Amino acid sequence: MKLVTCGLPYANGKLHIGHLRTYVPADVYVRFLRMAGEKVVFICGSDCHGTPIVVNAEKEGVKPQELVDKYHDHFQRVFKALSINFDFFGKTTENYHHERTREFVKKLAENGYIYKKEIELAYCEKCNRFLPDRYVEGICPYCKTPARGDECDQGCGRHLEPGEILDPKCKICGSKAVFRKQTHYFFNLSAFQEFLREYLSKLSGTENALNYAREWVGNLRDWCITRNLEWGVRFPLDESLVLYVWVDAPIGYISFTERATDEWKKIWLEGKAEIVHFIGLDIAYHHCIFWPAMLKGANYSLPSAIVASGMVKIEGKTFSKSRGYVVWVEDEYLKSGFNPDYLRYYIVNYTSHDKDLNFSWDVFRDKVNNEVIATLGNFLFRILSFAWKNFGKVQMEVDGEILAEIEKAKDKILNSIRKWEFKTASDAVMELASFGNVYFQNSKAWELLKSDRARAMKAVANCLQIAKALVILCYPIMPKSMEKVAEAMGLKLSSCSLDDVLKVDEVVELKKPELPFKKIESEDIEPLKRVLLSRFSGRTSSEVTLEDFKKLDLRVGKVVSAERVEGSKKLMKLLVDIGEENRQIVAGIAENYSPEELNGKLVVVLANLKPARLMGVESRGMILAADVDGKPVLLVPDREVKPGERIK
RNA sequence: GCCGAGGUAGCCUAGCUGGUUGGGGCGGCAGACUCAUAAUCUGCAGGUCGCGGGUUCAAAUCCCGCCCUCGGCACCA
Repeated sequence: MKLVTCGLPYANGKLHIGHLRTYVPADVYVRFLRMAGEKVVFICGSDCHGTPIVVNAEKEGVKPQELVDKYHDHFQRVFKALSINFDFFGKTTENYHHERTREFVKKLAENGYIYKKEIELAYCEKCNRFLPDRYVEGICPYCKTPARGDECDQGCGRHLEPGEILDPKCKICGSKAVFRKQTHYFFNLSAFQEFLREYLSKLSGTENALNYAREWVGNLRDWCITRNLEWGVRFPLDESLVLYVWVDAPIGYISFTERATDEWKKIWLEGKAEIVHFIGLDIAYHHCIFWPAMLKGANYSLPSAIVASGMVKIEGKTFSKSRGYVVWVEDEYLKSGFNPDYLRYYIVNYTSHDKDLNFSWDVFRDKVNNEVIATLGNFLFRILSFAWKNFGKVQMEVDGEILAEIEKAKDKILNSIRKWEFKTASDAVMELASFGNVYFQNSKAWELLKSDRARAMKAVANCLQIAKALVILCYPIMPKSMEKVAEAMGLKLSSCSLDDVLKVDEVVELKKPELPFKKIESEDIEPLKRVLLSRFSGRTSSEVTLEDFKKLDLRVGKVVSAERVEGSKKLMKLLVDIGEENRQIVAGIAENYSPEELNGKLVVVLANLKPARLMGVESRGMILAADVDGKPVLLVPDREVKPGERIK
């Protein structure tokens, strides 16, 4: 028995193609294994707790539960449309999940892995509450950059434990926060170092995740697992606290399994099943470090494989919701009326599972038209309609070499799937379709029809066997489309196994076949490309008034001196003559400009930008530059201009 | 900075436990065919396998150095 899970989607936003990179291959994996006769439980669910959901709900003026329910419904709708069929899709706000989580945490405590510690936490006296996680802004104690309460998100990127941040301010009201002592609870992660090292050396999965984890395991710190928040699972040892969202979320794998099957104990307590987690690389840390340690500490079974998908790029650009490099599954893909199977194929076939996948509408159109339709769809349709038109019923007599070819494809596909090599598997399907096309072409059945009907029928029988194999082998990848084709040849796919590809029926009776796929015309993707382009160019949707613009003190400046900021690869410290003074400005251009070439250069300066400290260096202003694929290109005046001239 | 992945024809990509002429796909060009959604089939053109050394009878494949790209560096999807 196998349990297959997918990383839980976080219920504060809609699904985009990046999410599908995990869910589609997992679904394909499960479908193949089932057709190979394996018993598989496949579960997932919405991750509903945590600060961002509370903040977003506040912003939208709804209760967290309403927000969560909205996205939960959205997830289920999209998964259904894409034929991603979980046995159970749960929600971490449900009672059963809270109960399982509390039981789990109690067990951790009983086993001595939770301890309490007094820490200094930021408290806002105006809002009258402690400021957890992202409610607090301040300065990173390591690199002195402005940072969020839980992470130095602009500077060194370090994780900040609660209370570590310097000069904290309340993000809600902006007032200065004070430190107050507060008792919180920690998970003794460092006690698991040796266990994890050993465990990770045996853990199966994709190399990308395992390599990271092996690096991380050398530097483990205990983990604060409670928060001052109302929204979440109550911490059993102190009901005034709530568990950190990353504690309860993975426990969803257990609580959802409980709902999916009454054999859950075999899986999670008795170690009688393989547990395979499909995740995005971004959450490898949680699944390779925190999660096994938690399971070990609470006497549960351990995962046998972590399968991490690579990143998704959009039109060659690094995926970024804020920059607009994103494709929304429901609003953009599905609403445009494309066959969901096309997207499944694209995701599975573009490249290896652990490499970056580039989503481009042009490539999408080409892959669908050339591979799915011209190679696979065309073979299926040409042979089915040829057989139907000329014979109606076909006496099945299949050559050994045809069966051998089919068996070769089947073996290659199944072996690849077991190794999470979805591209190799789907390529093998296309190769078999291509083989079918060559075979039929060479048979010249349409000529034989006039001279030797019996031989023509033999050729058709061989092709029908190939078609049957294709429909079965492709079913896990493009289920809806294959069901349609199978119907025309009287095949019930839902009850087929992979071995059926080699079973030869006595007679095949054809129905009139329909075109299995609709081509993608360039006009179909033009609007989608335009949507992306308009977002790429970074246009802000709201208009500004001239008054708004006048608030900006833009002027020409002349670089007086430039030097790199020590310890930083991006930052350059500049002294810029802006007319009445020489201004110190820190700019992130050191990777693309040298101090020498900057010296004496005329630049455009935003002079009244709120001062900031970057890497401990004060910056009062900003140098304007074009963002060309993430690299700055400085804006310079067309002619020699006096420093200080206003820009209108 | 440290760590990881990668640099193969216009584009994508296989090969990388060293060994017959570096495979495949897209795009391009030329034919063939008409059962098929101008689909299919055959053939052709196109490569200093990032750069420089080294090991070897033999290197895209192993070793060393360098350059470039992308990603990770703990709660950001």
